[in-house]
Formats: sequence, C-alpha cells, structure tokens
Amino acid sequence: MQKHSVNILEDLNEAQQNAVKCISGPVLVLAGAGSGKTRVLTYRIAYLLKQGVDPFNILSLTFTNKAAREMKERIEKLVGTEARSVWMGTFHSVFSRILRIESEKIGYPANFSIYDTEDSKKLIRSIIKELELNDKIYQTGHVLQRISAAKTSLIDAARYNIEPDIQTQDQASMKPRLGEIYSIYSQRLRKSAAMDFDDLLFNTYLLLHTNPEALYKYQKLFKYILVDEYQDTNHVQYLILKKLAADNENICVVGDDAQSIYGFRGANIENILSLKSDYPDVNIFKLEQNYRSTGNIVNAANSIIAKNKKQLYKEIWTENAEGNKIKIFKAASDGDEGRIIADSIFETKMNHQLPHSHFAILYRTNAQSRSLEEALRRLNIPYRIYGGLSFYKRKEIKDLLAYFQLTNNNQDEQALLRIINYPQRGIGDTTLNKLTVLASENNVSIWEILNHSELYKIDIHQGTKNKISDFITMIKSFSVQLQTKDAYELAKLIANSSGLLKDLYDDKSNEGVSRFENIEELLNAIKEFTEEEIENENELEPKENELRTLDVFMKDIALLTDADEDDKDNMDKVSLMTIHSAKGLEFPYVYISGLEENLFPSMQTITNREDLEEERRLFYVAVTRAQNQVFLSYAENRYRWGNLTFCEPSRFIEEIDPEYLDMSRIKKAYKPINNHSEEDSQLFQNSVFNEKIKKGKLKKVNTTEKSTDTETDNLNSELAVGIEVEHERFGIGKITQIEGAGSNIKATVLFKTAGQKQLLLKFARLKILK
DNA sequence: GGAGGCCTCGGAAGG
DNA sequence: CGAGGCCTCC
Repeated sequence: MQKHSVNILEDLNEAQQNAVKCISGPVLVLAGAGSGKTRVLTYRIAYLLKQGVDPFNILSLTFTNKAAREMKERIEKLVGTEARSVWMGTFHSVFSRILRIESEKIGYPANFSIYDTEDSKKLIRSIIKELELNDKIYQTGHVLQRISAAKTSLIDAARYNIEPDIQTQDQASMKPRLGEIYSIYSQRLRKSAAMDFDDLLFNTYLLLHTNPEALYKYQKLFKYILVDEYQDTNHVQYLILKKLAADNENICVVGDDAQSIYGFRGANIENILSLKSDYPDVNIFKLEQNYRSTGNIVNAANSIIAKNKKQLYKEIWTENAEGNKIKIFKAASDGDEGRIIADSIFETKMNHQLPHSHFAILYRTNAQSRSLEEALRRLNIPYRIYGGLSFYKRKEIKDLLAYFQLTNNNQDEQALLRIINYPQRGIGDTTLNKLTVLASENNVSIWEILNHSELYKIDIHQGTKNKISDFITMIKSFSVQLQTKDAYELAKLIANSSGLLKDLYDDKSNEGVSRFENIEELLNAIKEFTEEEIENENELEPKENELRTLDVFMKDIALLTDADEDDKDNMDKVSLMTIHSAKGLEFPYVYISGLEENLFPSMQTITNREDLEEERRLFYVAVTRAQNQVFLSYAENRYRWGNLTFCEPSRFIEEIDPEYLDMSRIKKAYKPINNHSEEDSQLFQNSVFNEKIKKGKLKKVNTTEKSTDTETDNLNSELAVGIEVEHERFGIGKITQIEGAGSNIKATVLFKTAGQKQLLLKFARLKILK
C-alpha cells in the first residue's frame, strides 16, 4: 500500500505534490488555468484514502453534476470501488440528502419537493396576480432574483420586511411590496412541502445553526472537506462550509480567482480573496505551471488579467513551445464573421489533417450562434451546440415528472396545477382560480380542499366536481402503490392511465413524435434505475427496501440538468458554446467571436468597474481554453433583433500585449478604440454632458460607468426634457420626463414610431440626437 | 374551455 | 426576427 501511494504522487509535479500531501489544517490551492487543478483534487482524495481515512469521512463538493461524476470516475481509477463511499456531489445534491435525513428537525417531510426555476417563477407569477400588482413593474424574473439574493444572504422574509436598507431600495425601485411577495412565496412553498434551490442551502445553514446536535454530527462526520471552484461559492455556501469545518479545520479549497465568472448569480469572489482572514494559518499552494497552452497563449492571457486590480498574485508560466501568435479577423458583418471562421476551420483542418473535435467556437451570448451555424452548414462542417434546453426541462418530461411528484408529495401545488387539466379533463382556469382563492382564504393547500371538498363551500358545477374527484382518486391510487410497485411499473402505469402517453401518441406532428420519444426515453431511464443494484449509500441513511421505488427515483431528479447527452454524441464535430459553458474544457483551436464593444464586454453588464473585471476574467477564461491557437473575430456591423448596428472592436483586443498578436489579417484597418470609450467616461465624470447637448452634437450615452449624481442633475434639468433621442429598437422619440436618481435614472420617451407609445426606459439605452 | 392573434422583449447559467 | 405570455373571441 505504501508503495502504491508513492506511485500516485509520482504523477504530480512538486507544487501539486505539496498541495496533495498537506492533509491537516486549512489549505488553499490557487490553481491557474490549465495547471492541473482537478488532478490535485482527485489525487488528494486518493491520498487520503491511502492514508487510511474512511471514505465516509470525506466530503467533496463541486458545482456541477458533471464535475462530480468525472471526479468520482477518476478516483475510482486510482483507488478502486472504495471511492464510491466518499460523500461527493454538488452542494445542492449533498445538502438535499442531508435535509431529507434531518427533515423533521426543520419542519419538512422527508419527501419534500424541489422546485426548479420554472416552478418558482410560476408560483411568483401567480402571487403577483393574486396581489393584483402590475406585472410590468413586478417582473417575475426580477422578483425571483431579489428573493434568491436575500436567501443567499440568509435574509428570510420576516427580516426582509424590516431591514431598512432593503426597504429603501425597494421603495426606490418602485417595488415596495417585494417583501410581501417574498412572505407569501415562502408560505406557499411550505404549504406545498417544497424547497427552491436556494432553500436547499438556506435550510442547511439553518439546520446547522439552530441545531447543535446536527452540527456536531456533521462536523464529526466530515473530517475532511474539499471544495472545487471555490471562487464561485456564494455567501451561504461559504457560511455552511465555515460551520462544517469549524471543529477540525481540515478544509481544502481549490480555485482560481482569475476565473470567477458567476458574480451575476451571487458568487462572491471575496470568499477566495479573503480566505486568509478566516484561517490565519491557512497553507497556500500556488499551481502556476500551465500544461495546456502554448507560451504565446499563456502570455497573452497574463497580459489581459494583469489589467484587473482585484486579484491574488500568481504568475502562470509554461514550458510548452511558444506557438503561433493570436490571429485577429475583422469581418464586415456577423454573416461575414461566420464565413471567415468556417473557412479558417476548413483550411486549418485540411492543412494539419485534424478532426473537427479539435475546434471550438466560443461566444458571449447564445443569440450569436445562428450566423455561425449557417456558415458551418454551408461548408458541411458538422457541429454541436452545447447548452440549450436540457432534457429535464422539456415540457413533456416536466409534465410526466409532475405526475410522479404529485404522487410522491400530494401537497405539491405547482405539480398539481401543471397536470390537473393535462391531458384535458375539463378543469379549466375559472375553476382553478376559485380553488386558489379558497385555498389561500382557508390557508390550506389546494389538494386539501379537493381532498376534503365536503368541508369547504365550493362554488362549482357538479359536473366539474365529479371530474375533480376522478382526478383525486386517480392520484391517490398512484400514491398507495408507491411502496408496492417498483419505479418502472408505477411510472408506466401513471403514463398510461393519466392519458398523457395517449395524448402524445395521437400527435403525429414531428414535434409530437419527438415528445413521445422523449417520454419513452424517460421511462427507459426509470427502467434502468429499477434494475440497478442498490448502491452502497451512506451509513447514515436508513436501509432502503429491496424494491427500487419511484419516490427514490424522484429524490434528486430536480437537481439533474442534462441526461448525459454528451456521452451519447461522440461524433466528430466542432463545438459551439458560450464562454461560460466552456469553463473547464480545452480545445487545440479556439475561435472567440463577436469581440465588439458592448457585446463582449457586454453593454448590459458593465455598470461599474467590478463588472468590467468580471468580463475581463471571462475573456481570460476564453483565451485559456486553447491549447495551440486562438483566433479572435469581430464584425463591423451586426444584425441584432432585425436591426443592423455599427460595432466597434472590443477594448479587450487592445488590452492584449501587441507582442502576442498577429495583426496581418487586420492591417491598417484596425484602429485603437481607446479614445471612444475613454472620451465617453470623461464626459460623464466632468459633466461636460450638458455642453455637448447644448452644442447639439450627436452623442452616444456612456455605458461603461454607472450614472453619478452629478449627471442626474444635468438630466433633471429642463434641458434634457424635449430633446430628441434614438433607440435601437423604437426609433426616434422625444424625452418628455426624467425621473429617478443615481443608477435608477428613467427617461419617459414619446416615440414617433411604435404607435406613439409612452415607454419607460433606462437612459443609457438612448442616443441623444437633438 | 381552447385556439389563435397581439404584444412584449431580448444576459451569461449551475442546481 | 422569434419565442412566449396574455387576451380576445368563438
């Protein structure tokens, strides 16, 4: 055994070895792009096991199912089946397991439902309607975001409603009743015995915080904690980790502050930047040698990230050959850009006799993929798009799962509303509205009302009542079979007797056929699950009976995002994806498209310098995906939503040290873009804005800095009212009113087109015409 | 209760 | 332009 552990370490360089061997006390592994981060994590777990650590005492957390799966496989290769008993998974999956075990301590049943974003949004939309609020002002997405942010900061509905800062903020954004929505949302989740994604974290924290026994139990259990992609943790994840590790401090976090690109969903880069203040005796290991990319790529990436102020110092270097310089393509339009990229792929592939899988095209937003696809199709280059609608988010799949979910948890309101009239059984909106009102009046779930309809005064026709009663009887008959039938038998029964299968079978359109096939695929997956051997789960969980039942299948289903489609499709294809989804991947040849100011960096993102730094990290991630060669491209004109807009090359191109660039394709056509954006921000800072308007000069309103109070004064002045503006979509209009302050300036504009409509718009979207 | 016309709006994405 | 939500009319 000893001999074997030596062998394990032989695969690692010195820095990696040191990080693996330091198994006691807090450890931070700062791992640069391509430096073998995952390698260190897997070898560290293998090393722990070789040292005799019980696999049950190791907790390894990742952000994606894919990362967890891959790590499990890798460790199994190193140490064998022992690896299966390590607590390994995403934050959400591990904590939902714990919450099911401890559910009664936080007042939930063990079979609680997990609401995905779609379920949450539907619930919020219905609450907004019930409160008769303006859904233009209270947009579901935004409301959910606010609630999610609150939960991430451990602010529950009660506290939300009394926190002065939050109240002021909601008043200012004209949404004073957000707190009320939050309260009702929480109550309704409880009534449905459901948790949303944020609750899985929030409630785990609550469990550990309010329950010393549970805290003690899990501190003793998780003697060794490992966290991947630590730069992407949010506040509540950070606090949970801190609690779990408080006893023995055997926590090892691995990450790269330069690759923190999820700020917009609550990731807090400070968690990694300030780790030292939490654990003063933390051992820091830097992995700075890059094994992935050529010298030119590494250097160019370094020259980009050096522009960021907020970062931990490290210097990525490589022993790899210098390689080619980064090539830049200037295209006339988005179509032209696609053509240039497709030609280049074709040419490179032919010259070097490479498979398509060696190429990836990355972009900032999904909408960019269309013109690229067209160009690839024209040259018959096979491609594969990553992202898009995942299997478990498809309508027909969610419909069938809702049947399963309601069978498993009768209180689940969103599941009930989704299927009570699908397939159609004559229980329409009117009836459901009455029931919803009745349910909230009596403070019970809709199921409760339907199940004990004799207790409530329901004002609906006898015919409808009968239909409802048939439905309830059916669901109940499913529920009683949960423990007596295996998952596949019951699933098949539900799919058939609910009428769902027949409904899809009758639809002979292409779409209908594919939906039917998807249902078959889901049923097949359940069949496989049923035939699986019961895995060696954790000793904490009660022994499950021999039968693989549907409720067990449903446990984590909401946490699954893709159906391993990647593995199925192993054809040789070019990969197309957003930069976000490219993190963790690598390709010999990488094309980064759409390098235009306002597209990448994205105009809507940049409201302050920190956002710009995140965009820059995103660019860093994109460049460091490449092993051999990076190509950058931008279009001078781009169609967006049917409009052709003039584009400027991205400032990011300019930020790369010219030494690493090959400008031959650009020649003198390339102009530095410095003056433009700089001038704009100067304008804003110096309040010259007024002057420019006076002179009647056409001016694009600055988008790189958030507005300051100084300009508000300018904008508030009568001067701004009455001036002519242009909006990329609505055309030319006149400002009739300006209101708000700070970053919330709103201009009411009367447009000449779009039916003379009054629209409320952020000022930054307008061009001042005069 | 359901189908089709009208209106709206456009970000990256994990669980 | 195109997808998705809402409303109106049947």
